[in-house]
Amino acid sequence: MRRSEIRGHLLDTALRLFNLHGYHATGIDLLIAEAGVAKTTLYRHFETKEDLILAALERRDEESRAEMRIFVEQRTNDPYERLLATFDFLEASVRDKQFRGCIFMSAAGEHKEAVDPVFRAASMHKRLVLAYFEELAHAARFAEPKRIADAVNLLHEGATAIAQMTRTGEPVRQSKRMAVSLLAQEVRSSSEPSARTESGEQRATASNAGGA
Amino acid sequence: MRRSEIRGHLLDTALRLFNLHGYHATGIDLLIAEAGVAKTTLYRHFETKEDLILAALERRDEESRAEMRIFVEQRTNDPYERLLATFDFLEASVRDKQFRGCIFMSAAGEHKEAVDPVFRAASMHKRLVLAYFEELAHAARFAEPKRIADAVNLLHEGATAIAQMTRTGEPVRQSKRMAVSLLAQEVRSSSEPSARTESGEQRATASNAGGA
DNA sequence: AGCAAACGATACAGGTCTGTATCGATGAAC
DNA sequence: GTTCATCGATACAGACCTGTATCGTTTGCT
Repeated sequence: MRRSEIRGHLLDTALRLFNLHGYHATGIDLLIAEAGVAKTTLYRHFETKEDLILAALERRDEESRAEMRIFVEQRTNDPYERLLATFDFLEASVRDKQFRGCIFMSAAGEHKEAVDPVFRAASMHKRLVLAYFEELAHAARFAEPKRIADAVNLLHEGATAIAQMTRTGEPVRQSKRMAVSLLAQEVRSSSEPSARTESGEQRATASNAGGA
Repeated sequence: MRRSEIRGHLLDTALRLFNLHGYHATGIDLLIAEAGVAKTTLYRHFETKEDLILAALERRDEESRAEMRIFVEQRTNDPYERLLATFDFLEASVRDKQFRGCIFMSAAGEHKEAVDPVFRAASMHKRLVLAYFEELAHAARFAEPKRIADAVNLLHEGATAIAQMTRTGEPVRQSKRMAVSLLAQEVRSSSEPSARTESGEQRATASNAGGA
């Protein structure tokens, strides 16, 4: 292995073991054995184990969000369909045999204090994913893209949590059906704004679901 | 402290620390210091740390499901309202200052192998909660109580996961509004078709969804 | 009161953890 | 081919982990 690849290889190995066994349960000795490097090498790339965790989460954060973007954008050009396609991406992730739950939720679950850097990294990932949902909801011309994004996000998290226990893709498919049902009741401004008048009274039908 | 109370006190202390710091991060030494007992005493009540974890989860499982039952059944007699009241119970749990996420999800997140006794205990709790949802959905005369229970369960899990990051009750209120919206589209067989018109406004009070 | 079981306190065993120190080998750049 | 940072291997430090052994004291029960 080329030396320039070692850091990435360490992060990949770390992510695999964190996913399999968790963060506390994954020791440095196991990690270097699996990666096939010396302990000296590991600590030359990362000062502490926490630094390794943070770097691994950062890597996975960028990877997974980029993968989701590519998956969604290659599937369809329709913004509404793209919002639904995020569930298909999630289902593919969950159906992976190596799936053991969201590693960011696990990271937050093992580092529960809000000021913990690991917790903050996990929290940041969730915010960025939510921002992408909002971006899609906005492109799909939903009247309240933020609320739509929150709903999609909640369905994603619920499906992921349940799939972590059942180890099947069914909860994700169910969450997509729920999303379809919910989004069908939501107000969208038409793609030709000139054809419509002021979109003010459209809000009335949407306010059923959302009190706040 | 009376000797008959020691075991329960140990379990309560363990649950508090597991909730605060997680399972691996909670050491035996810290536990006995917090509980104010000797290490000998702990190991006289529980053979291993895993046994302690399993006993603690079992205790919390029974406690929390009993609490939910009491909360829900004292709030209303209408089965449909009871299904929605589970979200109010969840919101109360989440708004607790000590809330750090579902301890059963955390347990499964730190013991990821499906054959791990801790994972199985967490999984069992989730199945029992789901069974209660189905019981409520059946009483509410939904045509497909199993699917309704799955939907409610998914909303619960999603709200809990997001609340674990945001540390607010808002995701739970949102999930309740989503439940209201979804359940309104579901088919229910009427219990007394003639008397139904009189008790019709029970449905109206359901729109308190995001009230608190 | 007396007795057996459970308690607290503490020392300790054996393992594992993170992180460092040492040193010979390797490999890329010049 | 020489140089020098990086590598592998390994020993080690110091802390923490679970679990046990020992022993004097206390408690609950008869």
